[in-house]
Amino acid sequence: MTHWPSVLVQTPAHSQLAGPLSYRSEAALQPGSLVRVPLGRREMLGIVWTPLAAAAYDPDKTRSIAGVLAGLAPLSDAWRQLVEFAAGYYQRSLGEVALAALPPQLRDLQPEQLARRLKRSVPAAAFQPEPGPGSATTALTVEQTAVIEQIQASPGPFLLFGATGSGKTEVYLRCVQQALERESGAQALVMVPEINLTPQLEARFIERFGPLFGDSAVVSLHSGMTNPQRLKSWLAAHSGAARIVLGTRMAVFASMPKLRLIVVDEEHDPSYKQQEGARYSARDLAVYRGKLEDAKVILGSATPSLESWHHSRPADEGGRYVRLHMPSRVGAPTVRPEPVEGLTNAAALGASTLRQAQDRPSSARTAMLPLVRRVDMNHQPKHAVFSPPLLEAIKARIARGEQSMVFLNRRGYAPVLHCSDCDWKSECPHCSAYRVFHKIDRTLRCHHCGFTERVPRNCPACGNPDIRPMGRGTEKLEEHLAELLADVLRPDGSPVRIVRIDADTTKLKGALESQLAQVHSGEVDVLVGTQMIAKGHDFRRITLVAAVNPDSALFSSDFRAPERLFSLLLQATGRAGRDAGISAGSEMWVQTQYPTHPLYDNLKKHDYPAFAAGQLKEREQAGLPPFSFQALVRAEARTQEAAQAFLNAVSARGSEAAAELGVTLYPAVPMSVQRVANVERAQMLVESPSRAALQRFLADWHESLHAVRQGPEGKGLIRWAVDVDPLTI
DNA sequence: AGCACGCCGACT
DNA sequence: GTCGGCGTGCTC
Repeated sequence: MTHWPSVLVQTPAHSQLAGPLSYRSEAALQPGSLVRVPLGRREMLGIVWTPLAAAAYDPDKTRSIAGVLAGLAPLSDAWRQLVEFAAGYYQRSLGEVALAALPPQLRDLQPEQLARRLKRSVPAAAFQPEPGPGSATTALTVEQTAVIEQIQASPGPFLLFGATGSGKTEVYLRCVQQALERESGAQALVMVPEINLTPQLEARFIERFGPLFGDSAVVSLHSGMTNPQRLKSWLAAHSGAARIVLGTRMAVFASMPKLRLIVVDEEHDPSYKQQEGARYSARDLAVYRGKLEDAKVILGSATPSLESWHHSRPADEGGRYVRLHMPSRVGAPTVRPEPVEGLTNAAALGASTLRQAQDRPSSARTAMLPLVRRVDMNHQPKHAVFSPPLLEAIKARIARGEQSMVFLNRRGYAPVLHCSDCDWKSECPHCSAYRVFHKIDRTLRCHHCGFTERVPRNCPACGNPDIRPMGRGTEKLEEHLAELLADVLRPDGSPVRIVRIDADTTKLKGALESQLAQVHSGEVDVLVGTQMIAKGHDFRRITLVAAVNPDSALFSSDFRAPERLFSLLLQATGRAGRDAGISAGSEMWVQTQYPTHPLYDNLKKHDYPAFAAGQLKEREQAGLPPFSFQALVRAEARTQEAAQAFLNAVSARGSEAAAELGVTLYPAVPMSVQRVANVERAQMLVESPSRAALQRFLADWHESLHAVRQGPEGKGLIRWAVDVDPLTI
């Protein structure tokens, strides 16, 4: 009997082949089966999708399926529903989302090759746990115990709001263990924001679960792996052999037949939002997937996203997540004294260090947490990069054999090179941005398009040899600090060692690991870097963290900038003094022109709830997320006019429907970096107080976008894309 | 997106 | 005379 299965293939978003394609097959194929199908001259991987009631395509033109990837269980209903949802919600074609969710190597594997592969990976005999004592587990704190009980007692989803060092990972481990032991074959998915964070997490999970389920029960899934590795992990997850999948945002689509728990660690991290192709939020999809598959979802953070925080307000106020709180750091409940306010000179340092020795009662929240010091830069020498008290504090750390960490969110030597005579600046010829001066290899590099040139000797415009770097990046900071500390010696009499860690020094594979190892071994006294050093890594011997110049985010046009700054700084405070023995003296320094700004005030108190309350109030008054829902339409064209003409045309076509649904269409504007690699970019904001209304509008509008693209207003347009729930606008 | 077909300039 | 530029158009 002839069947007419509909099949998804990887069709680009802009082609007319948006939906499933019809094929012919003599055998009945279950939805979710993987097949090879002909398309044009090529043969490609396809996924059998939901069958249509009637043949939707001319049977004469319908071609036969080329082969079936046998030996693989079909992708589950729940998996396909997740893909359907993601494609609909983020306005992308089903085929694009579905095929992108599979490991790339599966796409170019012939059925025979796959069969050979499956045969080779012998189904592991059911693992026999070691008899006797299980893996050594640490005792739980009262807070951890309470939180784990609450997670058992309620369906969730949960927002685990826990200070850095409060032992969130241990909670994840326990919850994973309970989920896996409660039901045979149950699986857990644990996501982290950065590839860099997966190895240490994997080690910890294997240490804990290896003895219980076998080392091969834990697999990773992220883009840093080779294609064969990814395929192997994916197959293990899909077959159920892997009980625990660790990964970055792509792992949210891992096929897991018996998923019972999803953990999203550092849920506030912007890297959970995909920034190209289908721009999905892995965190939001995780919550949706949990609901679909009846898996518990735990979102964890010390500084939750304001969206998640808002969703975890009390249920009687409309909250949908259960908020769990772990305010204390694990370790001896040493209580630190209230800090001295307004410290501006080095002499006060000694006094405050003494005071710290005397315990006096303090709120439980600030117990054990590093002291935050604000240095009022208005009262420091003009143009000082390191204020004298900060420099003294760093020197004091060096003298005691402790480490310091200094961060500045700008890599390179100087953000721009400038000619004092003719006002020439190091603009990128292809972008509307300045090229950054990198002194180390004497280059001007564009951080947007990558265009790189040797630094000219003389001003290219007027020939003046006096061209100077303006502003500073991590390279210059490192150089400057080396000068300031040139005459300082370590306790053993050797000179101070400074190491810089940023995207430039960690380009080579393994470089980050070796640099981190240097820090851990104690060879390094001062660590200079961008925000990448503030994230995740445990530096046990660092007792001072300094943000040299964080103020710019306070007045950014991006309404999420304060949220990101607060999160970054609080996370940075978490880097200091993770070693309980020395945490008593650890400090976070913030150099600022606005020491009384509420953001720094709340940071000093380690008071995220107060910060969040203030931000949410502002957002509510301004009608911003989470009190409204947004989407962006972005357009790229050779000229700015063409990009805007497209947006204006689609806006005109949508205005009536928008008005009916209560959706606001804003005017088309150039993007903040208007030109990148000689492509002009413009965008248009779409906003509604109702998520459903916005979704409805976008779904209906999609056709107009395609139509305008084909019409005269689409002339000169290179591409367009919709970004639902954008993180930066 | 690929990968075709298709119609005009500098090469063995 | 061909090799090859990338401009439109199609793929169940």
